[in-house]
Amino acid sequence: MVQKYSGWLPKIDTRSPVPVYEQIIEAVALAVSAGELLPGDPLPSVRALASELRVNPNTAARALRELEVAGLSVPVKGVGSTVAPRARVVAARRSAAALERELDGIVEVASRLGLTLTETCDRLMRRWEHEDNAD
Amino acid sequence: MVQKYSGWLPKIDTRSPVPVYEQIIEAVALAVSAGELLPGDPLPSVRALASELRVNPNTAARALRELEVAGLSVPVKGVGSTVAPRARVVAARRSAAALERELDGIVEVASRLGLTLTETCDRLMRRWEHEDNAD
Amino acid sequence: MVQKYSGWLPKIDTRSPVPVYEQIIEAVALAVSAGELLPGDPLPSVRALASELRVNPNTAARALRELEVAGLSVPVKGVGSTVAPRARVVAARRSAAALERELDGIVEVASRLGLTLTETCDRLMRRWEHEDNAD
Amino acid sequence: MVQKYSGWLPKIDTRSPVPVYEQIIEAVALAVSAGELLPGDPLPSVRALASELRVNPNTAARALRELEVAGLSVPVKGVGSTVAPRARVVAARRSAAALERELDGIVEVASRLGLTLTETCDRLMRRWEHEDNAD
DNA sequence: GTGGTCTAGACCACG
DNA sequence: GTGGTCTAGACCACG
Repeated sequence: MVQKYSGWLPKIDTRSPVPVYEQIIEAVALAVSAGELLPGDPLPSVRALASELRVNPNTAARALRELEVAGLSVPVKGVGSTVAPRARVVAARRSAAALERELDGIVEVASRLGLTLTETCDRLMRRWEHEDNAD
Repeated sequence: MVQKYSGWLPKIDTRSPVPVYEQIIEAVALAVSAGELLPGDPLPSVRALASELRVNPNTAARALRELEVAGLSVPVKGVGSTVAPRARVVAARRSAAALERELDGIVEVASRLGLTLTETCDRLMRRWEHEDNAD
Repeated sequence: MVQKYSGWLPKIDTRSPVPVYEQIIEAVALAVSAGELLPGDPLPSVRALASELRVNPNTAARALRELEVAGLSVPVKGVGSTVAPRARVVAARRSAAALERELDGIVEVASRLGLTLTETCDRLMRRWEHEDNAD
Repeated sequence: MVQKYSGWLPKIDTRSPVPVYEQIIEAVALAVSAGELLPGDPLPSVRALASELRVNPNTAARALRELEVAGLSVPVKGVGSTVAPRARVVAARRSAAALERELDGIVEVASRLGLTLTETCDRLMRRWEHEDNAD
């Protein structure tokens, strides 16, 4: 099988305002939260990550470096990075924060659009089911 | 009344990754969607906008220029900009798109965190009420 | 008859990069060249010009002022402006210059588009006839 | 070779009423129409463009930004801009529109000057040959 | 290295 | 008064 990590690797959106390396970090955090990546699991090398995501090696390197800084990965000599033992905690904290931000954003937009809470939940529900079917 | 436009003018967050001029555009779009700005209403001049928001005139100018490109304003020679006739349509499209993006984001994060739809709506509700109290 | 000067007065294009007052001057020059305006003919007053063209009085005033500077009009005490005696010569010179500029522009665009002289004349011909029918 | 892009880079006329950044855009469009620039070709970076044209980097940046908006270029993160795949279509549309405008202008001026089509084509021919000799 | 944003301020044309 | 363009230069994020 060629696409070793395809399960949790993100589809990079180069045109997004969100930097590529952050997209990668976010993907790792979410994969950890979802239990798809477990503490001790190996992360792809710079080269592997760069080639799989079709991304500049500098970007892959930065993503891996910041994963370490964030406490999501630990370097293993001569091997590469692995998912850190405390990764679940870190990821949970990040994900919770991300969820808060999303919720804030939705409240902001929805209320200014004059949507009620019920209507907004309704929209959310439809989107939710749409996603489920897409999977 | 001194602060003519204070109703819909945004609080600029210089530290946000979102460029100032985009924050202004977004604020106009939302004000139009909310009916706070009506087609034909005058927009502040470059200088007025710059001084009210404590922003460089160039930045204000760019915001106004891009509002025009976006179809939210029309320039009147020697007078300034006014809210475009089709502004409501444009703003609605923008807001709807923004809402979709928010919903997508929340579905993504929530589902990967293992939250159910009910739990997510619950969180949304709490956040919603929190905002209401904050106002 | 309400539209006193409608024969030679231009349709102002506020959105054109060409300033309004220059559009007016150009229109006068062309009207003189075409013999529609003769030396001694009265020109509209600032107010009349402004109201007929739906233009800022300042703009109308400037147009009339520059017409005088250009030698196309002469002021008559207590009456207003009239077409200058030497207006035909001045207008001819302006029109000849304008024609040169137009020709230059067309040669530039056409040649870079790879059009031959014959093709360009052909296009010109079709446009010419189109205009004739439109009149 | 030092002046990599000299083939299609315009001579900037600072005294022209046409903004510098538009002169640059026009030059790119014409170069694309002429086949001197092909889809995928790299465009000079902001700094390169600025230094070659002796123009402020901000101005060069604006030109490149608007090229993107116009659909003539596509940005590549961290690399620069390249000629857009659909650039030929966009440029052709622009050039055709420009030619129409030129033709309209010439018909307007010439006919009001009382020139016949034949005379006008004659003038065009002479101008054309004059340009050819100038090259 | 790359582009993006922003400030500061001059200058000019137009109305 | 209005906006538009441009220069000069800083700063920052990204690759």
